[in-house]
Amino acid sequence: MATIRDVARHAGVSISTVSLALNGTGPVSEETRARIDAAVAAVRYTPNLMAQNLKRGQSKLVGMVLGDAANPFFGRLFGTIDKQISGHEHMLIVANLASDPDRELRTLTLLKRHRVAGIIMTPLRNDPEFAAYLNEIDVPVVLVDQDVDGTALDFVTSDHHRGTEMLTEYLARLGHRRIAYVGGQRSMWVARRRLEGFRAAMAKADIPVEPEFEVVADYSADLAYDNVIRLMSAPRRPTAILAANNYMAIGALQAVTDLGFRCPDDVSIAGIDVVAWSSIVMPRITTVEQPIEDLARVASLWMMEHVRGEAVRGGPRRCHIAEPRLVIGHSCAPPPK
Amino acid sequence: MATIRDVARHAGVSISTVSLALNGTGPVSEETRARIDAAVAAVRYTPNLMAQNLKRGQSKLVGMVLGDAANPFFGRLFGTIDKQISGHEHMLIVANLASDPDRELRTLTLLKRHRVAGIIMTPLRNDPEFAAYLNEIDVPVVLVDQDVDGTALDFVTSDHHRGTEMLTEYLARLGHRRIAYVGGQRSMWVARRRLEGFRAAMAKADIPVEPEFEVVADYSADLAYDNVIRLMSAPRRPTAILAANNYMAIGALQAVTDLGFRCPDDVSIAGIDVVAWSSIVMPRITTVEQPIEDLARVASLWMMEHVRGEAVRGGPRRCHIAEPRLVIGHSCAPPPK
DNA sequence: TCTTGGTATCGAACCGTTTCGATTGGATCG
DNA sequence: CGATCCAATCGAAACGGTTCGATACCAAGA
Repeated sequence: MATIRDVARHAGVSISTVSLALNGTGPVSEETRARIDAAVAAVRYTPNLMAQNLKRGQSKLVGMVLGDAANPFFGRLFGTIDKQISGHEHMLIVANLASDPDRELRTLTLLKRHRVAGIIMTPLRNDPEFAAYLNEIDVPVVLVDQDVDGTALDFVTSDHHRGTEMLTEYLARLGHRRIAYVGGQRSMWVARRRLEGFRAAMAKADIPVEPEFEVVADYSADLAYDNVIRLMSAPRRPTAILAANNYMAIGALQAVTDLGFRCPDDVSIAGIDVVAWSSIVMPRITTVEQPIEDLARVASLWMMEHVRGEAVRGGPRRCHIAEPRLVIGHSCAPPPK
Repeated sequence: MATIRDVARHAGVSISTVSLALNGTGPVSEETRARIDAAVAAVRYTPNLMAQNLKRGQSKLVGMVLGDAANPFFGRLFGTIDKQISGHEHMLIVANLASDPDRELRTLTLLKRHRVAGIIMTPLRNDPEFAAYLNEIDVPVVLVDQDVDGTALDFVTSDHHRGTEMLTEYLARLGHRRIAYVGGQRSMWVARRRLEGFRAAMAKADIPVEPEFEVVADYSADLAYDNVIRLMSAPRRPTAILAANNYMAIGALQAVTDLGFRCPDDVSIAGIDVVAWSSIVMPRITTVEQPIEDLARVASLWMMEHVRGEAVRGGPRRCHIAEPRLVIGHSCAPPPK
């Protein structure tokens, strides 16, 4: 592949002149500039960004770590962030954790070796060892969706607490009192926040939480399915089910349908984050939507500030907490008498 | 950030010895190796991959160009490819075209500047100018899903022709004769193949194709919605609708539902590529599934062969055409009497 | 005529690595 | 005991760029 040297030879000028001309970083006569442009075209020169970055001591690469690429939530998040970042020369180098927290550290180290200018990530782990690693990393990091306790990194999320609260309030207003909650692993920050929102709303509505109605299904459709089969087969069964993510909502819907119940006539179902293009299908599931575009916009904005050196690392922590939006579908109704 | 020089100084050896030791590429005494390891830990050394790549004249970066990151098809494709590629040191640098063909050339050029070792892409454009560009690019390319006429690049896809054929045969077997086809832009390779499969199956079943039943909806749910509203409002309406992708299938389902028809009692709906996690929802749409994991596996395998220099560019063209799988749901039934 | 100053161009050092061709010192061998 | 050989280590030259401090030239001012 052609190098700057080839261009220089072909144009009959020195290497430095070519560099000066191409970057517009020094005075070059009109005539020389024309000869250089011609040479560039003739030898098909494409500047080597690795060499440029090495010399300049900076990088045009931004790392992005996704919790689970197969989940449409992450697809839309990535798409929007990419639109903002992949501008002039910057590009995104993306890694997928596939929901496996063990890959997290290795992935971050690999990104460091690639000398990325910054990292946007949706973390899975939330433990002191991981927090310590993040505190020592010398690359700007913006966390999205989930927090890591004990760090002071920029953080963009939606109000998960408020999200389940809104859905719970809605179900309570419809008259439900036996509301089951299908949640994620308690060790995850987001799962805890969502559970707390549920409990807060239940308390406010003065409904006692029944412990057997609070189940953990690890954000998996299959586990949610099994749990809901169990819940709905018990003599005293819930009249409404609140699932803490899209997969579990669909698993729950599948379970009640397979048992011969109709939704919403026999049982109401609501879910967090059931993204638009699946909720078109019947029955449209009542959900709270995270404003993904908004999250992505703020995350990439802050990242670019870091990359351009405008934001200081170690300054006060920046948090952006977006308000989720209640989208009422056809999956909820007053409880059967 | 610490460089190899810092390690050398700290360990009291020369730079070359450190390099030799770290890469295991020369004899180093046990004792020196220990001192170097200690130094690496002490100064927190992380090798600079940009510098390594520059020197070695290779790159650990593989480019990936996605047609539309928000579509779960691409999310799963990316996730699986990432799992195969992101091995030891390789990583994926991903760009999203957001269905905009104008970004395609610019994106490829940017990847070239980053000196990626190869590019896996799902192309949007399919015209001579684009083919010419691809023929001149000096980076190994593997095409996925869609072909570009006039190139001889490695190509991995599923049998789109066979896919619509299977669905059409299935509808014909159920007794349908008024089958509407909602397809994508004819300029796209995949859209043409799918349309041909439909026509072939219709001919084989000896059903005349009615031109007004072949509509174009650009792979968009909204356009499909509008078209199906029109089709189903006409005096002579189809008894079955075949949608050529997931978005359009959902748009079609939405349209018939909004008009008060029931699916499958009043009208059958089948769609290509309605991915698993949305098809759980009721009614489960009958579909042909692309074996995404298989496509991803072959694509990354071939790419790694190129990266490792095992595959020759300019050799005979390699094609992998996977068989789609018919998944029968609850959205199709014999036509009303 | 001798500075001064600005414009266009160039040479060389450097970014962080790898790698090739020395150099050194001890062990082995005839 | 001198010639060989091998293991361990090092110095220096790249890789493809950027950038700083020359240098050469020419016009303007004293």
